[in-house]
Amino acid sequence: MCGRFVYAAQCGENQLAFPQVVFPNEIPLRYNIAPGQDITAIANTAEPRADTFKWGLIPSWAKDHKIGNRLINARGETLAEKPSFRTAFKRRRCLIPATGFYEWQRNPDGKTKTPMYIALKSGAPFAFAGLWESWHSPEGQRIQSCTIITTEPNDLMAPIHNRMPVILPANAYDLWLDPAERTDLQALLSPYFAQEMTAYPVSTLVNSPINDTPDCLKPAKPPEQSALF
DNA sequence: CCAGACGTTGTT
DNA sequence: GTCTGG
DNA sequence: CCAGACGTTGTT
DNA sequence: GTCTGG
Repeated sequence: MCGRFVYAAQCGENQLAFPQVVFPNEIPLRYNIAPGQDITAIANTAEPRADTFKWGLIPSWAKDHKIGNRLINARGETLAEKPSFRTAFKRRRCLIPATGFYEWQRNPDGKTKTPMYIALKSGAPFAFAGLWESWHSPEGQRIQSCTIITTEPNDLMAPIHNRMPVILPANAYDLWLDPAERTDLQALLSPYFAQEMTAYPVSTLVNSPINDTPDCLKPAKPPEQSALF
């Protein structure tokens, strides 16, 4: 799955990576983005424009916004059928700019976990495939929210975790952002090219979302292997 | 007809 | 909102 | 994803 | 254990 990510691009790099998108502001630099927080996404509106969305999709029919806490990911394999996602899959897709993400890999002891940082070898920004919604609270307040789509792991991710977020290749952005209703996009939701990605362990500093600093990206020593043989 | 679910992950 | 189950 | 809370009453 | 909050 994907429960934490990073956006720490160089100034101007986002416009280079997403030339067709309007950025009213630079995307804030973040080193430890957690579910429930406001993130920047590009919705498939007539003019693709970076905007703010709460991470954790709140379906339009929800009575309570808290359901979004559990819908931070959506399985790509079943999007078209799930009541919470199928309409958004047809009509409300988005790109979520990132420069990396974290996954917690279970250690050989079977109990503890080591956080891993995963990014492109190029270090360039990329985009998660996402869905967005606009929810109206009973009090009349509007909340825009979004979710990150997941798929099976590629060869790099398989040892780390049994799911990974969908990273779209740049040549798929226009198709994913087509404002038209469409149902032919499932093929885009596949694992990204493993040979273009890299992964390394980081410290447990990243465990707490309070820590949102460049230190989160520092390589850490891998966990001790079991001496029992 | 109305009531109730609607999701992912990980863990057991 | 829309589908399933009772 | 992980961290942290998880409760009531009465008093200030 | 399970839910909420970040």
